[in-house]
Amino acid sequence: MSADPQTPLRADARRNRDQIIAAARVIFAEHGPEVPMEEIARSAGVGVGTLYRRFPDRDALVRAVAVDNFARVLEDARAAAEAEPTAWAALVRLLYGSMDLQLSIQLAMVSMKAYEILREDPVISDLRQSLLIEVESLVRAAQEDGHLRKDVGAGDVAMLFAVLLRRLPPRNPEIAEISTARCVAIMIDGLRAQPGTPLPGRPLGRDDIH
Amino acid sequence: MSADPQTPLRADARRNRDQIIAAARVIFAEHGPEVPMEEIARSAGVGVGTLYRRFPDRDALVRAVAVDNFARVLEDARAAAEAEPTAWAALVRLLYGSMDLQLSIQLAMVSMKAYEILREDPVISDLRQSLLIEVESLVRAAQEDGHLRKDVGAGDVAMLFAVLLRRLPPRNPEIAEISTARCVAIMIDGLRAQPGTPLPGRPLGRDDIH
Amino acid sequence: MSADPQTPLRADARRNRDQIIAAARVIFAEHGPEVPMEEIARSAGVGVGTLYRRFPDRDALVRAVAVDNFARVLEDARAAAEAEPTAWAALVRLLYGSMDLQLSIQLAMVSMKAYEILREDPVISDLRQSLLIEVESLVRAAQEDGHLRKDVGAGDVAMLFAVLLRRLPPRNPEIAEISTARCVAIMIDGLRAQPGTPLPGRPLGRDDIH
Amino acid sequence: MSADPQTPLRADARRNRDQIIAAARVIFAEHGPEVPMEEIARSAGVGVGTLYRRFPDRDALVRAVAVDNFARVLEDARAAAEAEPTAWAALVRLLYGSMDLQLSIQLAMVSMKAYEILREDPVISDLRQSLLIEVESLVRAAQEDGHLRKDVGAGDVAMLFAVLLRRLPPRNPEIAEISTARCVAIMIDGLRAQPGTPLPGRPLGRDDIH
DNA sequence: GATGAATGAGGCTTCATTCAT
DNA sequence: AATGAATGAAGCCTCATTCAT
Repeated sequence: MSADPQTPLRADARRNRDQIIAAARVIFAEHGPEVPMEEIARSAGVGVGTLYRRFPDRDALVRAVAVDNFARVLEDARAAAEAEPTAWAALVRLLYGSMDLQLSIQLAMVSMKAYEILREDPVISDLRQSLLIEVESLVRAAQEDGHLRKDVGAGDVAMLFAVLLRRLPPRNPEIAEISTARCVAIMIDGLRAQPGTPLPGRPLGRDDIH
Repeated sequence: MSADPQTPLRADARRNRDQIIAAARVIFAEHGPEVPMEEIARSAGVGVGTLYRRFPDRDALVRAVAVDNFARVLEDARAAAEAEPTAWAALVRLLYGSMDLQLSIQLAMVSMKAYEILREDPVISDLRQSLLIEVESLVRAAQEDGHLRKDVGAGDVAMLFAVLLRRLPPRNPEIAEISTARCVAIMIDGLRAQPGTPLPGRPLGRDDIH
Repeated sequence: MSADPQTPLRADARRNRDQIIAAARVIFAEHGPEVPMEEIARSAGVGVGTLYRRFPDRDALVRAVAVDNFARVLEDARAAAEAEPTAWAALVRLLYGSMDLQLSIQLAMVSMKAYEILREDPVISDLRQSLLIEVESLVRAAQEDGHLRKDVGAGDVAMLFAVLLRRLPPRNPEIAEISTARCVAIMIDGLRAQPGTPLPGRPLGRDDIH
Repeated sequence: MSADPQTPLRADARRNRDQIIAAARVIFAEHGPEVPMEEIARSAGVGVGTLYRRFPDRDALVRAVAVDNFARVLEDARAAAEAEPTAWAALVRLLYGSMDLQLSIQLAMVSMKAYEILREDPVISDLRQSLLIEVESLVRAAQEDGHLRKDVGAGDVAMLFAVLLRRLPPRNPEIAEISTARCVAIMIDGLRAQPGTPLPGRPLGRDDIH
């Protein structure tokens, strides 16, 4: 991300880099992406200088955390598609399963600032695109199965992901967990192919959501 | 003497206060609740000094904006309960109809900081409580009607509100609008009394969500 | 410079602004234009915030000091032209007399950074241009008088100014003063219309020196 | 043991040291003596660590570059004294000829910081002293010749050197060169033994200028 | 009361120097 | 011995809040 990809990092530098991203992920999730850089550094067990050597500024760090997370979600999506018997099951698993994983990326999208930072990044764009392609094929397959209602597109599903997985500010963690799970479940029922209200507008496709 | 909260403000002071809240609402919605105080003042057409005379610090302003908004939502809820033929219809209308109204209050809840500020406030608590009571009675009635699935509580519905109405960072506004409407519609279908997955956990009641 | 020229500053603000420029002039002269902003603020008797309210960043301050000084030199040049019986005398007086005055502007030109800052500034350009026009007419007149050697242009004279008036890093102040005066005197003798070496190159005009 | 200054450096260490000084000379000349150490190291093709092994801190490096340059000037002075037919010619050659040579040392003296660093250094003092002695004898001889005006001392001449050879911030290089040459020529005419203004103060001797 | 100036703490970032590999 | 990573002090600047006009 920040270093020349040609030159692989020295072992200790690599370790530090990873610690920093890990720490940032947790802290971003807990306190949003605007916590003082010093706090991130401290929590990663390094000096600010080290942090800045690895990531020239806050934006670079935010991007790196986001890339890291997007990549995980993509992996998850692929694993789900492969492991589950039906596309519908894969979607359901994704909606449930990514919750933990996405804690921080979603958080990273809560902030206007973070959003601005990420919107331009080409690496993020690529990951995003790959993820949407994956979701799109699941959506199509699940619709052919007859599990998923026909009037939704990959864009709709992605937006639901985004809406649902973005965390509320942290409250009682037990309740938070139950609540999220229940929201997801209700949403899944809403997605089922069965009689319901016709949806307004038109199905949103992969390209409708930027 | 005139600082006594009972004493109604002089007309011009009142006008200032309202201008400030109105301006803050817009700015909070657009740029989040952490914009410089000076910007808010400018956009309200007053000096910072005036802003601070009216609201001793940022927290007070955030609280005031939130109170203003909560009050509107409560009004909405009551109006819906009264005007709609069924409780279910009232809930649906609320889920749809509050979207505009809540733009800003939801935004105000996007930020960790804002959340911290509001969680302790007794006036907010009261409004919140009143709103939840209103929702609870709608939920019960809609369940008795047979419209609303039996396994949800007022807390679940409130969380759905919160999750859904929180805005994503601003993107293509047309798409944003369609998307939100569709998410809400899917959610409503998920709430319908009809065969679906059993929800995890237990119904969340009014008091479960703080 | 930094404030909207339309709105004249409030009396106290004006006073502060002047104090800041005065302090900066002295400090720039003593320690170069890269002293910590805090030091300048302290020495002007204000907080950093005030300094930054008046001058959005260091560059703005450097520019303001330079403008202030250029203006003085220009005044000096005009006063000399008017008061002295001959153009030659005016030039000589300028070379001597500006020494004190120019302490800081010259210093401001010692630093690469400062030079970069000033080179683009349109206000500085204007002042510069006015000054050069003034010098040019003195040069012409002094050459017609027969006092000044014919093979020099306004650009040459300006460069001599610049070279001579730039201060060396501060050493024994008494010696510094004597030394500068003597250098100037030698230079003046070099400029006299009398037999000497032909100068290399060609006379440098007003526009040759940027 | 090998840190003993007497012990000559190993060949590769020596090479490193020379590369560093050469690089520093160029960079100091181009960007002043305050460029980041890392930049100097990079441009010398070594790591910072190596730079610091050779020069314990920035001051040491500045001193080393200055010593290197002073030594060259001294050589120049001696060569000129020996090669030129008259002392006057030697002085003139020095004034002209050192321009190239001194580019960097002069630059190194532009900065207050550098000046502070050098003023105390005994090695520099020695070189300085040797140089002034050389100049002094040229001055005396040139005055006896009748070429050089009688009312100047070695200190005056040295100050003229210093004043003239210090470079202005880089501008159009062609003009810069012409301009410097012309300033020197004018100065030389000013130094000629011929009727002129009596100089203010008293001749500055070798010891007057620190 | 209103205004906008002043203050200074706090976050960001750079870079001289030290240290592990 | 060379390298480049890590450290942290120090400068820059912003902005919440207070205060003089």
